[in-house]
Amino acid sequence: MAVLDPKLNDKQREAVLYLDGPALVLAGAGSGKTRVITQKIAYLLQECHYDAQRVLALTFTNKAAREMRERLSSVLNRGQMKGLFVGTFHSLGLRFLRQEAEHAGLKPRFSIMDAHDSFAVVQDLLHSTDRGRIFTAQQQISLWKNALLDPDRAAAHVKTTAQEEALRIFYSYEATLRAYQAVDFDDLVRLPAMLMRDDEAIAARWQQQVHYLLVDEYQDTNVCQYEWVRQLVQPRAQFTVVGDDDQAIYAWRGATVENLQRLKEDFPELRLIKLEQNYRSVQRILQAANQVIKNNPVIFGKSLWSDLGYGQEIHIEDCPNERAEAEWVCFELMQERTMRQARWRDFAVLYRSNHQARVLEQFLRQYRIPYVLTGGQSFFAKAEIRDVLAYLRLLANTDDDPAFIRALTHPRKGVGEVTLQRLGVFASGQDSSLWEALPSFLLSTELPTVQREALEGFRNFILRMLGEVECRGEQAASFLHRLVSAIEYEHYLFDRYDERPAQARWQNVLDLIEWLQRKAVEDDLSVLEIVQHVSLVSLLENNEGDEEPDAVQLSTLHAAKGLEFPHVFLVGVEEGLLPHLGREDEELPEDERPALLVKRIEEERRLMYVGITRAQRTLRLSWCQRRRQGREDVVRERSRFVDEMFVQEEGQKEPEPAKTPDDYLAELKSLFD
DNA sequence: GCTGTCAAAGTTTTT
DNA sequence: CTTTGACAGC
Repeated sequence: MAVLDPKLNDKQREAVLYLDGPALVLAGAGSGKTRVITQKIAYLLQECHYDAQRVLALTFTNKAAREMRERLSSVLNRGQMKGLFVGTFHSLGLRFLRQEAEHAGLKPRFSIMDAHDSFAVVQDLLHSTDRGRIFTAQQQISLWKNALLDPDRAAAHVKTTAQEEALRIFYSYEATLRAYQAVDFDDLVRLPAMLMRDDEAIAARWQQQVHYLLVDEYQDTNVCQYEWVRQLVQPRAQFTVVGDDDQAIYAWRGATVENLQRLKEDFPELRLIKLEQNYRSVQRILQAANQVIKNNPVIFGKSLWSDLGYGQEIHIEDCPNERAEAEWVCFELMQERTMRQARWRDFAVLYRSNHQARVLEQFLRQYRIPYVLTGGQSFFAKAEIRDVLAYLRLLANTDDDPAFIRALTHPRKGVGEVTLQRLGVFASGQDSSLWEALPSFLLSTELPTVQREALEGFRNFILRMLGEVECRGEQAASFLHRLVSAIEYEHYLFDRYDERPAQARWQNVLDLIEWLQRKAVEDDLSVLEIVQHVSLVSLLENNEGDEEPDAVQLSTLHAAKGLEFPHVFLVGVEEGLLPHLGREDEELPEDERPALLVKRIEEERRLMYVGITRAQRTLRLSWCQRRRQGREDVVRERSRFVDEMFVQEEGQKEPEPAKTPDDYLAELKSLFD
């Protein structure tokens, strides 16, 4: 068998070859899970002659999908991979809804509302500017949707006044999206799941397409995603899900580890395969990880082991403040790189929340250490990008009121709050979108000349663009350039911002055009067809051709899942940050609070576990005694997880470590101290 | 009525 | 540093 990697261990091999029914692969950190999935896909296609179009692999992040495709392309040739779907739940959902739009009550060119957009919708419905309130309501609605609850069902779960408020606008939120001919991120999974559940013909059509399904990071699925998976694999029940309950870190967005148990109930013949050999980390690191995770309740017992040397001591640095911490990281990086003759890319600095990256960046720049920031704010969240995209969204779907408003007001055209308000009232009286209502609004309403002309001009401009927008391929770029120059966007940017920021923003717009153009040529799509994808992707992740620069990786713990690095810094290991314990729900009944707190801590502990297990050879932790929070310095304590790491159990003695190169290096290093 | 200026605030994690 | 909201000037 040419295809099968001889390096697979027995368990991995079993996971790859098992095709007699559904399989759950419990893959501990670093146990070669990605290899198993890619090998299995290769095996299905090459040896079992599955039609590539009938094999689907689902991931949670674009990054994971990309990585899997890359790994696959080293085993399979282009032809073999043709038609194979490797992508996120959301991108499959988009594909599904495109095809079934009609059945979902959507036109083919429906819009996708990202978090920003739906925030604005909620803000509108709440008649509030209190960001906290809006955020809470939006999040709550999202949780309900992910749990497959409609407003009626959700009502039974309401406990706090915040939830009451969310429920109040839940109906109208849904109605508003439908009126815009738009779906939000949650709908991309929820609507397919519901359509398949409720419509036999649709279900049959898709089930026919799925002869084998693989799901990565299964522990992070939510109720919707599970329901959809369950529908997709009927009636064959030919699938493999891979996951690790100790790495479930997305409960806050509706993921439930219970999906692991449900799987066993729904598919009693489920084959359980545990991968327990870790190929990533030295024993000392693995041991620390195990010590920490031991404090969580066990679902499936796993005991990870590795036969890679014992490793060097895990260092804990306590720093006076976050600037000192960042500086310490820089010193260590410079020193270690020289000592070990390592590359920058062998190092990662991991942290709990994005804002921690700020100080780090500042110091890394100061010391001229190259770095790359993974995750963080999406390229597509930038104001200038959203402005340009608003035009494209409006051209794709003229019912998209948020896009209409944004396009009309960025850049400003002399139409402001009041006129917009009047148009809005007029449109809702007619039960139509702003665009649709515009002509009769202009006919029937008294307006100052400036506003009237501005609206007419805008309408004519959009009409003209609608005539040209169908261009595809090569023409895309010239169309886009015409668009941005017609709205004088460059001028607008340089008017609004200082020279340098304006230049940067304009460059972003040019990058966007180039990106759209490339997409248009590669996939032979019209610009409008690409617009839907845009909110699901981030530009950074699409530089597939670019080779990674040699740079230190900065990443949140969440974004680091699935990655590994020879040397890891885990910074900000403090109470309040890791574990992060946001505000308490003041309103929750007294008796429910402690249980919730425990759950939260457990998830934070898994996050710590994920962080520790990213490290292959060395791990360094740091924490700050004081940290600037907002405008005040606050005193911090070392994280409880640090204590958990080093607790020695009664009677357990330090294992006799075999010396590794790292140990020798450490000794050598101590001579210099 | 619209728009630009100024001050204040700041989402834990992501599709 | 960036984005948002309030306010004053055109």
